[in-house]
Amino acid sequence: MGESARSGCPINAAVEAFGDSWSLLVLRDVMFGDRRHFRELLAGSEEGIASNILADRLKRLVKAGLLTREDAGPGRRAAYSLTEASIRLVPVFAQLGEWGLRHRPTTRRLRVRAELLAAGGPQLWEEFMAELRVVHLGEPAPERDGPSVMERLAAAYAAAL
Amino acid sequence: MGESARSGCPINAAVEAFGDSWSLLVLRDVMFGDRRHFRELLAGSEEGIASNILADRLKRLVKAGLLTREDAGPGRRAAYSLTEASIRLVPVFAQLGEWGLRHRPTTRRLRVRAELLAAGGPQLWEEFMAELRVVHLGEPAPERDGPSVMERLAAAYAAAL
DNA sequence: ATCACTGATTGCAAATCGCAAGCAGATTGC
DNA sequence: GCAATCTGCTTGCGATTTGCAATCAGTGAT
Repeated sequence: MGESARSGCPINAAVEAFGDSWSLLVLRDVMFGDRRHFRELLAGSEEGIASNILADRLKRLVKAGLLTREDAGPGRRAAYSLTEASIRLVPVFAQLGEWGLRHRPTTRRLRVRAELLAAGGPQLWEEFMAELRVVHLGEPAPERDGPSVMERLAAAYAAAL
Repeated sequence: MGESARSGCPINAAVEAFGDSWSLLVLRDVMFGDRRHFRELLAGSEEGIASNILADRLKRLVKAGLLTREDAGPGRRAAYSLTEASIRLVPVFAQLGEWGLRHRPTTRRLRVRAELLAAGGPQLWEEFMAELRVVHLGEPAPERDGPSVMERLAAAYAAAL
């Protein structure tokens, strides 16, 4: 029933939370693609996730505290949101993306987000995390002068098409 | 035969390379535990990996270019070494460890390495990567004044027992 | 009433997992 | 010389997980 951790190692804890071939990709699509609903995630997945796997991963991620599910009643779209814990994965995504960028073959179109995060560094990550807290946790939006990180990500993505 | 990538996304590339429940832990033990031989990895694993899984993961990691295997002849211990690609996972390990540290229950003993990496920041990571290149890639050791990162890791680990 | 859309569930074959045992070649101890 | 031990695995096997396709009940719009 209750699953126990294999060890008390922080790396192992992270692996147990999202160390499989789909969890991180689902989180990526919620975080960077702003896909909040089941069918959006299903159809928008670059890698073609199957619906039963998606359903299972969403449940697991909710149980693990990496997503919350806002139910809007039967027959109405439920929305998935990031939590503080998953928002804090931004630096992990940034480092993973930079590694993939440098050590694996990637396509220009799908590379732009990792490139922007790598170039921006920790300061940009913090800015992005603050924006995610506004969208997903309902924090009040602060004043801003320039374009948001989300806007810059969208622009870079559009420019690479 | 040849497996093709599910997509050209850098995050997906990283997930395909080591996104399962054991690969990253094997790399962790080689990197931080300096376990270079099959039976060392088997016996020293905190999480208790099975021998067939270890054999499979070592093969996969070699094929993926994250480990090299130096065969010492039949009946003699083969040694596994990190490659430049896996040495560059140090920042990924640091961020994953820091995340696990903050968002999952961990034990004091197994926490110390992640704590030291998190506290040291990118500068310490670079220093550690340079030391790994000396041990695993045979680069010449530079002059040094203070204790190495490896020594500091070992000392912190010993102090937490 | 018909159609599309909601978030899934079910059936099934194939692959993978994890445990235990076994194996051939080489070294060590006596 | 001979057994015990160590080397890096491999094999068998039952249980679980995966991935694909089809399906489903509930809601809303026409």
